[in-house]
Amino acid sequence: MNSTSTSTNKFEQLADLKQKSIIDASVNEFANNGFKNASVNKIVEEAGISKGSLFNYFKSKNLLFDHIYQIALREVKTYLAKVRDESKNDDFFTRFSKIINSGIAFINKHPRLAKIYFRLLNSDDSPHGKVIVQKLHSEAIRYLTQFVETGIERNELRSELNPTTVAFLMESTLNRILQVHYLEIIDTKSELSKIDNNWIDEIVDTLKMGLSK
Amino acid sequence: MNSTSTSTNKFEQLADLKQKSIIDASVNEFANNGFKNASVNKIVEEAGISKGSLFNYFKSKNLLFDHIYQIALREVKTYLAKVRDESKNDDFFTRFSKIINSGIAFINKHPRLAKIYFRLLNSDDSPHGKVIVQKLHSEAIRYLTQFVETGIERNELRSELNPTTVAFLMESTLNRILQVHYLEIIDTKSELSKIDNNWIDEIVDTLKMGLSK
DNA sequence: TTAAATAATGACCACCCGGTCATTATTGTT
DNA sequence: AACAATAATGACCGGGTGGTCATTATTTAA
Repeated sequence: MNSTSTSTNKFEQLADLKQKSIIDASVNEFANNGFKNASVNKIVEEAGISKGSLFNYFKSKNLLFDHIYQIALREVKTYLAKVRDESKNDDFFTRFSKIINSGIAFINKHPRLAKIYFRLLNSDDSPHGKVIVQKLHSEAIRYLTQFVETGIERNELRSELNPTTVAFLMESTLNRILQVHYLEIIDTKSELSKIDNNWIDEIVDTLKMGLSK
Repeated sequence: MNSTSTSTNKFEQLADLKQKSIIDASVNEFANNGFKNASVNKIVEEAGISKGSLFNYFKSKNLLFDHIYQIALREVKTYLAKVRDESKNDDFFTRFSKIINSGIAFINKHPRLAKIYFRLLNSDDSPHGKVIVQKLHSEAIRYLTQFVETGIERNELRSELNPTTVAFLMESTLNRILQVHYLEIIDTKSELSKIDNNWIDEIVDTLKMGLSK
């Protein structure tokens, strides 16, 4: 059996290669068209299986999508956990830079998953879309609030700061940077982007030093 | 004739009331379903006209959508121009607060247009979507860069700051605040939201003072 | 009042959708 | 080799799509 309930046991029992080709085709189609506009017919064609088989593995388009986006979220979380653990001994601002760079690396390595992720965040044509978005947002805030609290404890940040407010600012900035980078690499298919290390450092530094005289 | 080329002259020559009902129905349908999933059949039904007539006024669904989103953008720009002019004598941070509040007021007054606006920003199922998004982003940055430069000239901001970087930070924050507010009022149908004046002031103040000790 | 010009209509078109299920092909068991 | 169990198939279903156009209704002009 499977840990999730999105796919039937029949899908898990398939040969790995077949599973991969189905997932690959689905990721492609959902990434390029969102949920509603994605075509099951195109997926089965690209995967090289019959429609009846697909609906034997997944009871509906909805459940197929659930399976796919859970893959995307699992991958994102792996990245975030990794950067959190690997940057334990860095100061707050270095850590923040590393989080941003980790996000950029993720987009470079998994552009199609990133596409699904952003579609999930930003449109409501996906099943459970609203619920997922709110869960993601609050998880992100919680994740970042930890960093802020650690930073305050370590005397790297002003103690008067409201951690939630700072986390909100960080999340806004992170989100926008990744979105800009994502739009750029989706268009140009190149990993070169104006979002380079200098640009990131300048943003983080501006946040660090503040705007006022 | 008309200043834009999205609608035929036939649409402009219609009685105002008829025009309004068509626009109203279209705004509804596009706001609730995005471009591709919006149904022309539903629009003509709600507007109380025949399908043939609609395609006589607008040559395609594409051009109808163009007409609608241009209305949305025009309305947004009116708001932004108003707050820019009305806050000329305020200091930088007060102005930024006012911009945010103006955005919130817009969402409260025109939730359906806001929905179209966010859909435009965040999904690519609309015609010319990518181009529009990039134009909007650079326009926003330009608009905010003006504020920053004025702030530096008036000695309200540190002179070492890179205006574009600050504008980017402002735009990220503004965007996220409005998005959160938008999601809240869409769900609750109430104008009450955790995005109140205190919350906004705290965010602006954090940006102002910076994070470091 | 009548005829010509214009506007409105909705049945119809080809196409695509998600999902079903009787039929066929493959596999496993004796 | 023969049979049963299981897996794969794709024609088919009802329904929806954007768009068209011959027909009908309305307005305008003489």
